[in-house]
Amino acid sequence: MIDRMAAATHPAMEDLDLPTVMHALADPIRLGLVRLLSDGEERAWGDLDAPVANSTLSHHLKVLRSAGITRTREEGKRCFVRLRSDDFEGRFPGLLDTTLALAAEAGTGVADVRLHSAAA
Amino acid sequence: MIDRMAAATHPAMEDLDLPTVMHALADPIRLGLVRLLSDGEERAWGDLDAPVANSTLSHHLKVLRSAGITRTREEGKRCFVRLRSDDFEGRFPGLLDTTLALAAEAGTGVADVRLHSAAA
DNA sequence: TTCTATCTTCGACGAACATCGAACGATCGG
DNA sequence: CCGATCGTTCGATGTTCGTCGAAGATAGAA
Repeated sequence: MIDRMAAATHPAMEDLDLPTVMHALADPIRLGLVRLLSDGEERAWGDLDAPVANSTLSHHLKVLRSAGITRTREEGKRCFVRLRSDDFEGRFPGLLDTTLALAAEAGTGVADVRLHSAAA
Repeated sequence: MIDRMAAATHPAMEDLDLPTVMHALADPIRLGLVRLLSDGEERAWGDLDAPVANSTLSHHLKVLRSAGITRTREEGKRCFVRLRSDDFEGRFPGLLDTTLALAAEAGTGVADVRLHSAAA
């Protein structure tokens, strides 16, 4: 679980470059995740329903986190994810908002990521 | 040369999806090319000075073209490239402008693509 | 402690990618 | 014609990526 003692490693925004961020946003699943989180609310890891195995989902969340796009918080046995909007906006102004607007539309190749039954 | 008779193949904007576009923008060289073209002016292929072999440059330009980001025109023996801003803006509003603004800044991991000596 | 739920990491696989040099084809100038 | 120029395409190479299942690690419950 993310190495509970070191907490999920979040990069400093100034260490990120544009290609890295673009690459993180260049996958249907990851875009689906970003879209699901677009309201700024925090979501429980276990509530995420993506069409891939858990190990793959974990990988995608790591890529997003490594690109400064999301933040992960640990609480006991569970994890919670949300966008890192403020920090990100400071480093890459406009990019997240623009991407969210585009990902919100249909027919853009964004994967169908939703919440399991118990939508909060 | 792009098959002179069929002209460089440009995709219809409605056939493009977001992951494809993001992927095209997730490479330092391609971002450098986009930045060089950011003023909307047309550039001669042969004037492009990127830190890769010609065959690689050709590949990158094809990726950008396939993603609807650039347009290629052929004139006799030479080629000219420019951004496909209008079409692109219609399909992915704000994305190109936002990317251009970010790519214009230093320290964002964008490759140094410029013009050969004879800048036009 | 032992079991269970939760997420990460490992190891492996095929596919896709960036890169190069060489070969190709088309065009234009002698 | 012949040769030079221009850009694409081919073939090869090493890397990265997305994906999975299995194994690992942690925290809480029994």
